[in-house]
Amino acid sequence: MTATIPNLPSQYDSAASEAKWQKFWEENQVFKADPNAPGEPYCVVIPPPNVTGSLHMGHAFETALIDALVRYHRMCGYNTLWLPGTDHASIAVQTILEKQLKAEGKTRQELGREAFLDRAWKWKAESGGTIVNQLRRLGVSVDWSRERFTMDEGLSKAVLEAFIKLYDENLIYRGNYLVNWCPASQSAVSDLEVENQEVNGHLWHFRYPLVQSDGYVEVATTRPETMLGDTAVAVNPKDDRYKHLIGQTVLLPLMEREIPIIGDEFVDPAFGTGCVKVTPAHDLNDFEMGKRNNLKFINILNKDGTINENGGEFQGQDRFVARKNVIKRLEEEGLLGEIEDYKHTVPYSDRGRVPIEPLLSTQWFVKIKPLSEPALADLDQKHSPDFVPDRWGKVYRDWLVNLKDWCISRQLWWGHQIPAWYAVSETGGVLTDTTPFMVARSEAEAREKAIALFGENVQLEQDPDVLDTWFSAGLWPFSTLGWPDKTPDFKRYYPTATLVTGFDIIFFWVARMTMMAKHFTGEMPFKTVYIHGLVRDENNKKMSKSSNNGIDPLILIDKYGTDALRYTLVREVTGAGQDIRLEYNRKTDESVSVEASRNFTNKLWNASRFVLMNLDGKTPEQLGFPDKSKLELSDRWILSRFHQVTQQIRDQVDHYGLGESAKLLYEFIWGDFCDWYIELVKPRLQGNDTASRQVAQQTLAYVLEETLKLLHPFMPHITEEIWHTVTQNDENSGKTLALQTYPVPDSTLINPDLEQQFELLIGTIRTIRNLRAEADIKPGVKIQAILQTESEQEEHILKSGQPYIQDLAKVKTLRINHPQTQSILESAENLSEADLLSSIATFLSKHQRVLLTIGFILLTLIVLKACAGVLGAVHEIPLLPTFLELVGIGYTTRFTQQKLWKVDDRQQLFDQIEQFKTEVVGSRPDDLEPVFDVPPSVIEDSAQTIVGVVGTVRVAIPLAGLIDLVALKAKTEKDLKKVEAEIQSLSGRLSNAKFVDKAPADVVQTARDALAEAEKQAEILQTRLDRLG
RNA sequence: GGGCGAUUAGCUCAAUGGUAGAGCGCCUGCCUUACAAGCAGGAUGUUACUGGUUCGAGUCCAGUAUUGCCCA
Repeated sequence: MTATIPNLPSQYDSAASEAKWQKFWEENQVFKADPNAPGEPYCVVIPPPNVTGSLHMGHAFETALIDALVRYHRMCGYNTLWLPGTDHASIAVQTILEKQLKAEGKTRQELGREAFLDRAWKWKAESGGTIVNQLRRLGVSVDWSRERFTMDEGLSKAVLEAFIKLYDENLIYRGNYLVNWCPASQSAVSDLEVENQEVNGHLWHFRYPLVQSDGYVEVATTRPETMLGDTAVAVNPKDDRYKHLIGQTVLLPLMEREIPIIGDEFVDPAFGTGCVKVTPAHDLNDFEMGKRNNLKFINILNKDGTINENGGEFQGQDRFVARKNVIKRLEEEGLLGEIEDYKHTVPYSDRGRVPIEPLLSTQWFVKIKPLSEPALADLDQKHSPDFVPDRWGKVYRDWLVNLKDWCISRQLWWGHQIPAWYAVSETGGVLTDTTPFMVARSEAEAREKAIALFGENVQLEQDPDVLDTWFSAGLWPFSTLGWPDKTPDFKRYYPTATLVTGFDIIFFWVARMTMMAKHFTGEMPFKTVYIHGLVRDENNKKMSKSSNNGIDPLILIDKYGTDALRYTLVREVTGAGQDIRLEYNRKTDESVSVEASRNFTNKLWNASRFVLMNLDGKTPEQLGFPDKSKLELSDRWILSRFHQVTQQIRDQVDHYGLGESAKLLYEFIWGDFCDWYIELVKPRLQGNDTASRQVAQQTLAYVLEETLKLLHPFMPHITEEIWHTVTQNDENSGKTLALQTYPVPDSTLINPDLEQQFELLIGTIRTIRNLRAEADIKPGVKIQAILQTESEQEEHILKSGQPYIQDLAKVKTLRINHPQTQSILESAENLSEADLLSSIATFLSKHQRVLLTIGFILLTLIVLKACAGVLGAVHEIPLLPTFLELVGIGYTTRFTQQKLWKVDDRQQLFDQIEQFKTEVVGSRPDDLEPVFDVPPSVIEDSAQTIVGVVGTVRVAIPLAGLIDLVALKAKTEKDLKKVEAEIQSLSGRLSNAKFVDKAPADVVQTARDALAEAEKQAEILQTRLDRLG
C-alpha cells in the first residue's frame, strides 16, 4: 500500500470548508428525500421565514436545533425530509414596495393592481432569495428541490381549496366588526401584528354637563379625540356616587349630542373618576358595551387615520392633531379637568410602527369554535400534539379556549386575493357592504353562479382584499407536501414528526396549523412541538428590531465559523424552552462564548491531525477494528467511554436534550479523547512494539471516525471535512458523512467497572501532578513516587496502570507498596553514575554560570564522592580544579564538615541536590536522574516527603527540600480543616440512627466510604503537618 | 391585575431529595514534535430571603423580594 500521509494545516479554516461542503451537499442532492426509499419517515417543515427578511439570531438558533435533529434522524436511518420555504409576508412586502413608489412620487392606486403585482413578483425574484441564501450559510440539511413559497402555484391552490371548503361549511363569513386597523398600511391586521407598548401618556379629565340637572360628570380618557364618537357615559350600577344618574343624559361637548348615562358592570369604579366615556366604534370594550346596551356606533375615522365627516369641526385633521385640538377646545369651553401623567399600553402596528386604531369595518372572518374544539379534543384526549417542554401545552390550550373569530381579510394587494366575486350590478355598480357575492374557484365559476341568480347581464367584481398571510401559513405542514392532492410526499411524510418553533408564535401559527390540519386532514400536523426559547442579547434583553439590539449571525459566522456559532447556540440550551443568552461585544463584534466553541473546533481539528499523522497513511477502514483480545487497558477504556457517550447522546437527543448532548461531546472529545487517550497512546505510537502500536492506531482511527459521526449533527462542516480526509474519500467520491450510520452503542464494549478503575488512575495522576505543583517541581523534572494502598484491588489497578502514571505524571521511579508486606515493585531503570558525571561535565563545559550555581554542582560532586561505595573514582571529575579556584577551598571544606558528617543530613542534601540539579539542567532531565533511590524508611521519616491521597491510595513524593515550607504548611492546614469539617458532617449523619435506618443502604454506604476516605486524608494531612513542624 | 419562568462562583449556566460542578475570566508554571485558538496546576459559593416537610433541601411546599416574558 502506498502510504500518503494526509496533511492538514494547524488551524481549521472554517470559511473555505463551509463553502465547499455546502456546495457539495447541494450539488450532490445529499438531502433530497425519496418517498419510495425505506425507513420510518421523519419529516420536518421549516417555520417559513419572511421572504423579505434577513437572517437574525433567532433563525440561526432555531435552524441549528432543527438541523441537529434532522441530521441525527437521517443518520439513524429514518427516511428524512426537511422541507424549506418562505412565506409571502403581505404587509412587509407591500410596505417595502410602497416606499419605493413613494420615492418615485407614485402610489399603488395610480399604478394599478396588475402593474403593482408585477413589480412585487419582480422584487421577490430579485430580493426574496436573501434569507434563503443566508440559510444555506448555516449548513441546513434541507431538501432544496422541495422548496416552497406560500404564493406558489401549489400552495395557492391549497389556499383556494381551504377557503372554499370553509366557506361552504359556513365557517367563513363576512361581517362588520371592530378590527385592528393600521393607518399606515391602511389595512386590518391580525393580533399577531400588534405589539403592545407601554408609553408615558396622560389621563385627561373631561366634564360632560348633565342635561337633566346642574353640574356635570367627569370622565377620564387617554385618547381625547375619541370623544367625538362617544355615544354614552357609563358607571358601575353598584357605585353609590353615580347610580342615581343612570338613565339621565349628558350633552357631549363640541358635538352638542345628547347621550345617555348607562349602568354597566364592566366599569371599574376605581379607575379614574369611576365614570367612563363610551365610544363603541373605537374601543373593544366599548364595542361590547355598545352591543349590550344598544348604543349607537359612530365611526369618526377615515382609513388613513384622519377624522371623517362625523367629527364635526375636526374633519380632515389627523387623529393626533385632532387630539390636541379637542383638548384645546375643551379647555376654552372650561370643560377640561385634571391632566394626570399616566403610563398605559398602546397597541402599535408591528409593521407600520404607528398606533393601531380599533376600527369598525366589513371584513372576512373564520368562525373559530368549530375549528378549535376538535383541536382541543385531541389535546385533552390524545395529548396531541405533544409539547416539549410540557408546560407550553397549557399555554396552547388556554389560547384555543379563548380564541375569538379570526379576521382573515387584509386591505392589501400582495397575497392570495379572496375568491369572492360581487354582483356589483345589483348595487348600482359599486361594491357596498350589502352587495351580493359568490365564492368560487374561478371567475368563470363565479359568473356561472351569478348568472343563475341575477341573469346574463350581471356585472362581477372580485373582492380586492387578500387573505392574512397566516391563513396560508396555517396550511403549511400539509400544503407543502402537496395537499389537497394525495401526492406520494403527502402519503409518505404527513403528518410530520416534529415542529420546532419559538413560544411567541404558539398562538398565531401553531394553533392555526393544528386547527386547519385537524379540519382538513383529520390529523394533527405534527407529533411533537418542540418549543425553544429566545436568544437574548448580552444584557439579557430580547433581540428586536425596535430596540435595534440584534446580533448579526453572519458577522459571527465570518469570524468564528458556522459550526462554532451553531454549537454555541445549541450548547447553551439547558432545559427545552429556556431562553439563552449570547455573549457579545458590540465594539469589537466578538463573542467569548462563540470563540470558546471555535477553540473547540480547533481542538478537534488538531486531535484529528495528530491521529492522521500517526496512521501511516491508512484509513480507519484499512486498519480495521482492533482485535479485542489485544486491546490494552487504555484502549478498552476509551472504547467503553465512547460507547457510553454514544448511548447517552442517543438517549438525550431522543428526548430533545440537544444542549446536554453537545456538552457530552465536548467533554468526551476534549477530556477523554484528547487529554487522556491521545496522551496515553503517544509512547506506543513512538515505541517499538509494533503489535501495541497497531492496536493503538486502530483504536485511534475507530474512535475518531465514530466521534465525527456523533458530532456531525452539531458541527456538520468540520466533521465532514475531517471525515473526508481521514477516510481519504475526496469530494468526487460522492460519499458523505451526512449519510453515514449514526454510531450504535455496543454494550459489550461498555464497562463501567473499568471506567471506574480508570478514574483511580486518572485521580492518581492528578494527585501526583497536584503534589508536584504544590512542591513547585519543574514540569520537566522526573520524580520518584510511592503509592500505598491497603486494597488489593486498588493495588492491582495501579500496577496495571503503572506505565500511564509514570508517563503522564512524569514519574521516573514508581513504587507501589502494599503496606503489610512492604513488597516493592521496581520499574524504573537507573542511570549509571558515569552517565551523570559526563552530563554534568558537558553541561559545565558549555555554560559558565554564576558562582552559586557552580558551587552547588561542586557540592554534588563532593557528595557523590562521599558516597564512595556507589561512585566512581575522583579522577573522573575533570573540572574539580576549576571549581576549587572559583569557590575557594576553605568554604568547601567547611561545608563538607558541616553537612556531610551525619548520614541523615547527607540524605537530605542528596535530595536538595537532585532537585537543584534537575532545575539547572531541566532541559535534559533524562540525562540527570537521581543516582540513589531513597529507601522507603527514609521517605517515611523525611520531613520533606509530600503526601497526598486519592481514594484510599496514599501518594508520597520525596522532595528535595527546595520548597516553601511556610506556604505548604498553610495550605496543608487549610486542607485539613476542610477535611475535618467533612468528617464532622459525615460522622454526624452516620451517628444519626434515623439516617442509618431510613436512608437507602447504598446512600449510607457511600457516606461510610466517604468518611473512611476523609479520615484517611485527615490522618495523612495531620502527619504531613506534624512533620512540617 | 392574571398566568408562566428565573434568581447557584466575577460572568454564562449545570446539578433523578444524598451535602454543589463546567466553560469563560482570574492566579501560578510551562512554546512538553496535534493544538499558545494549547498544556499542567490553583483560588472562588451563607445556592436571593423567611418559614415548613424530611434522617437529609440548591432540589419539594408556603410566603417575601428582585427580575424577565405572555395576556388584560
